[in-house]
Amino acid sequence: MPSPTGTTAAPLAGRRAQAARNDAAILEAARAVFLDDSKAPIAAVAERAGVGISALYRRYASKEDLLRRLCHDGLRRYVAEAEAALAEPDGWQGFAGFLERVVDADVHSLTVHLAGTFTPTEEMGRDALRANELTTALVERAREAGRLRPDVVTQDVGLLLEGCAALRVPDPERTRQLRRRHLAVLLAGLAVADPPLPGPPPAVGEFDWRWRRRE
Amino acid sequence: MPSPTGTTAAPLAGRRAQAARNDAAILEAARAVFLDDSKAPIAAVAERAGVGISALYRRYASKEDLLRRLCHDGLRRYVAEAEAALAEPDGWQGFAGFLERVVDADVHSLTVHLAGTFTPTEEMGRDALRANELTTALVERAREAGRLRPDVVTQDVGLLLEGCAALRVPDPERTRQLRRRHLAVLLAGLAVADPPLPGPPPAVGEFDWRWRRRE
DNA sequence: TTCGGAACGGAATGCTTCGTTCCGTTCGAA
DNA sequence: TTCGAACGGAACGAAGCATTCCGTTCCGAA
Repeated sequence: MPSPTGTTAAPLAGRRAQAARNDAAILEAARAVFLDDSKAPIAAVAERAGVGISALYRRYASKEDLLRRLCHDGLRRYVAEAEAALAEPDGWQGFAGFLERVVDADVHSLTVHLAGTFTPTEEMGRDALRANELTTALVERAREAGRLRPDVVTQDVGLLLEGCAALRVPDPERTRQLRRRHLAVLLAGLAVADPPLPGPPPAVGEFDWRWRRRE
Repeated sequence: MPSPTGTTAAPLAGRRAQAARNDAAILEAARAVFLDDSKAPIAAVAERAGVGISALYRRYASKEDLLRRLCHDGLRRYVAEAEAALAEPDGWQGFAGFLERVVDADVHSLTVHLAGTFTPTEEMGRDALRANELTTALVERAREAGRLRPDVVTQDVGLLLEGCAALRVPDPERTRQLRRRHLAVLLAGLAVADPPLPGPPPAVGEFDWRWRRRE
């Protein structure tokens, strides 16, 4: 006997499936709308999703609830990207690639810009803490790889993401390109050298053979 | 016989002087308020200036008028700083110093962020054009000085300023510091090398003496 | 000293924008 | 055939804000 929900697994079916599709449509529309304007009216989300307002309120008790959900999703995305980046063998590549992906997905607009418009849950607090720890780990790994300026700290990543997120033109794809360009300049400024000097760096005592006693 | 205005040149005098002081107070308050929030209510400006709303409307026909004035002032500041920077003998120093001053003064928030909220005057259009030309000149001089990446274009300056202007914390002075830090990273990324290699760069034919025929 | 009016403070007005609620309708599932 | 989950969208009420209006103050000229 099937459960009340999920009875029809087929992609197109009756009311239940339509509702499930609306779930996704609303979330996607909300993401797009609030990414474009963090204090857009809720009606804009409904319109973009192609549904009525009540379809929205059936799922979220209030606008604040919806924003909380979006922000938390963004936070989880950040954490996931950071974890994936830590799995990258090269510390600098992991760091740079992480930033590119986070900037591309505009995670910053979903998290920092939305936070403050609602009271966060405890779980969000924990995830934010974890995000911070992961960022620190990424920075340290990049530094240990010898490619990151030693005076860069975890919080600098926040500044950098804020700066990229601020860049915006009407066309989303062009926005992404411009942010990538800006990020490239920032990464160049963050790196001690790009590309790095090839080969292992000179070691102590590597050149004093000249002064060694010959036998 | 003195003209109706300007009768009393003394700093502290009657109603006329008070009005003159209000002129300045209102402009300063407006700058501070709209710098903090580009769509703050006009009442906030009046309150910050310590005057009533009517004192404001006596001077500006509408909110739009006030914003236009602020934006134009910012634009003029930009042009003035650019002209001063072009007088600097070192092209790179002129470029970098210009950016630091413009970022410190938060000129970007006064111009780009306010533009679009009103219809600009013709003079503003001319000044904006001039600002663009001056920026191009600054970029070219920095490039000719051999310190700027050759693939940097005029519009990159806008991106850069936008990124810096986005950085903001409650304390204005701390905001300035953080922006300076961010700008330093950007400048490092913009520079081909910092500090530049000392001495004149190697010239062609400078090393082929080894292969010259000895006489 | 007198008096016109420049300058002002701030309440009142009218409008727009929004979040949220409410009600009538639709149509899949049993 | 019937029930109710899922909707669409108008209606409501609160809030924010630019602008206007009116009564008051007090400088400055006569």
